[in-house]
Amino acid sequence: MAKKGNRKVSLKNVLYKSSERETSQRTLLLDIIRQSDGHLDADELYRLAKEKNKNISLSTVYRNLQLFKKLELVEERHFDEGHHHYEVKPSYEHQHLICIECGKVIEFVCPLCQKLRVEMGREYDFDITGVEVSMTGVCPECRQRIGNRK
Amino acid sequence: MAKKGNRKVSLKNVLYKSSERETSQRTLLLDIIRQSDGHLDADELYRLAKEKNKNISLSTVYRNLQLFKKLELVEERHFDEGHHHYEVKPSYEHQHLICIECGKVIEFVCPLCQKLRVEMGREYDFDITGVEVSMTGVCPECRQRIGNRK
DNA sequence: ATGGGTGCAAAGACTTTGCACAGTT
DNA sequence: AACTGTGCAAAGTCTTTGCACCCAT
Repeated sequence: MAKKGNRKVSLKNVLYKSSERETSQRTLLLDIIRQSDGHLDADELYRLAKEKNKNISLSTVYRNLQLFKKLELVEERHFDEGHHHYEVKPSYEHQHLICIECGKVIEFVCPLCQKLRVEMGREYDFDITGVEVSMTGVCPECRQRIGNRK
Repeated sequence: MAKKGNRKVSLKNVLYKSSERETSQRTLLLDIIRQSDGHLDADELYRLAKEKNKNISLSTVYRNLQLFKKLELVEERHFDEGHHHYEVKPSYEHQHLICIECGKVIEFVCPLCQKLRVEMGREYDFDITGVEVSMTGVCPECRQRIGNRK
């Protein structure tokens, strides 16, 4: 799968426009999120960030995830665990398929979901602000590895 | 919207088959979940249960929600908040549309989602175990109430 | 210099767990 | 009688907040 062709927004510009300050922590955190395959949770991000800046604190991670979310630089995703995952605001809307055995996450685009969005908005007279689809299942590798159940 | 025509499984039978005991707490909790409009979270369930049994404990609520989930009597849903919601295992698969202003939850059936399930399972060679769609938006009442934003 | 941002520690929200006793089978 | 389920309190996980100091503007 090719790397995503994100045309990155400049963090500096976004922060400037919102009168937020550019700090080394913010730069670092967003870089990590952008370079990752996405779907990081706060703790993973914290661990990765500490490799570059051992003083960074978990609060800073949480605070900036909230900030990035507000600035629409990242999106928060809710898989079926007790915590959240974050990914760069995608240039295209997409959904997730998660392997319940190994945790692998596959992104897919979903034209049907667009259709659904319009249909539901019309049917219930809602202003739809978001559609989140989480499919879970067992990937071919895990199915093979497990083999003899059921 | 008419009341759901659930053909209820007998709690007694399900428990008996799994060698679990029938207690007054379990009966009460499942009754409440079944009589509610669904989408209760643990705390709401706890509060409602206390009206009938003031000694019931929150741990019992959590423990039995896990049990009901395991026995497939209820389903856990993950809206975009920091906690879970529970509803009776529906006789038909459906999805949710949530108003971000007032929290209202609307259920809808989604034939497209079935189609999606089959498509994705085939495309990625996954055994799909679940599809969860959460749409968020603003309901007509809230839109009117808020009126002058944007 | 000013005021927002950070690190640290403490508190909060939600959930799970250990233990002694109560209630089902 | 045996043993699971419950209530209580404590602990656990994930996230937020208060405060003093630091640093970008």
